[in-house]
Amino acid sequence: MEKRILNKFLKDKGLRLTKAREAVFQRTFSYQGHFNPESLYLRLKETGIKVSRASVYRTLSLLCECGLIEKVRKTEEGTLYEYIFGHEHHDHMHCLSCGEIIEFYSEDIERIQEELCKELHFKGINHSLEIRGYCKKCQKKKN
Amino acid sequence: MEKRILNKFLKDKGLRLTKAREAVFQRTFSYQGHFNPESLYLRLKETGIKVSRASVYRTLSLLCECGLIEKVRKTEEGTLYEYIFGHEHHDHMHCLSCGEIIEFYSEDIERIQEELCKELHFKGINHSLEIRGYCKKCQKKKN
DNA sequence: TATTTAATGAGATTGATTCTCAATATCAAT
DNA sequence: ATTGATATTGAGAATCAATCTCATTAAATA
Repeated sequence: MEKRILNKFLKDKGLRLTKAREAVFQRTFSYQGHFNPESLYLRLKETGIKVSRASVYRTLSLLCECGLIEKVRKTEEGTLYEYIFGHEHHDHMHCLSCGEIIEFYSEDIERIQEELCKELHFKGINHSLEIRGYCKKCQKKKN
Repeated sequence: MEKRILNKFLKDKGLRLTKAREAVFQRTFSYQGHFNPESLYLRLKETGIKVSRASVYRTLSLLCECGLIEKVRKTEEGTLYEYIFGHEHHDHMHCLSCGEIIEFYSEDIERIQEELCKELHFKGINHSLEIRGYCKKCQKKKN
């Protein structure tokens, strides 16, 4: 399914489905959640697949364009991406101690945001909400 | 007031109030909203004040540490900061067309977040919510 | 298969940020 | 005000993610 989307996207733009693009695309599935380009590049390398960093970056841009993945945010370790196709929209809690990412979704927050946009005459396209703090485990560790 | 906070912070850490730090601190007030280190550096330069880029970066870190300013997010143009002392917490709408930043605050969203944290056993420290889309003006332009 | 042209990889480049270190400035004690 | 211990500075080097360059290679279609 995802493959078909990528294919159509490429064809429509007159682009080609190459070994490099295929490899990056596939390896993308090896992540549960967030990943950055460098990590993806290294995983490809480990597996013995030769794809240049440049191609990793270039392909990630394409995967964003066709809506399979999305930039989450920029960090000290580079831009974070995540797979979104087939995943419902969600927001994140980010543990400052162990780095864990907890996904959550709130109908109420979505609704209130829409109301706020209407109020302020803003046409909302998407949003990101990140709550930073400490996960259950790390709270215990401290005590 | 802010000056006193900075002073106390420095003294407590055995740091010194230098010309460079004073200058960066002061120039920080020339911004209404968001700013990045390079822009601050240039404004200082324009005014004829000689402070190195290194000192700008170093001082911004200190101002963050003592809670006068805060990192908003990383962008292509570098890290965005904003003054927070004396400003109530708020979130942002970000116009993808003209770049305008609209601040907003919602008691409801704050409350729901607290509830969510409790539910998920997460100790929330702070959060950022950004809604991306198009402001009133830019919506009109399109039509 | 041949032809056209998009895509690739290696390495250079850019841009933000941090680091290094010798020279300088601050501040507490005198 | 002077001194002395040491924090701070600035210039430029170093780092790191990301992008660009360009000669070579490889898709895709006729």
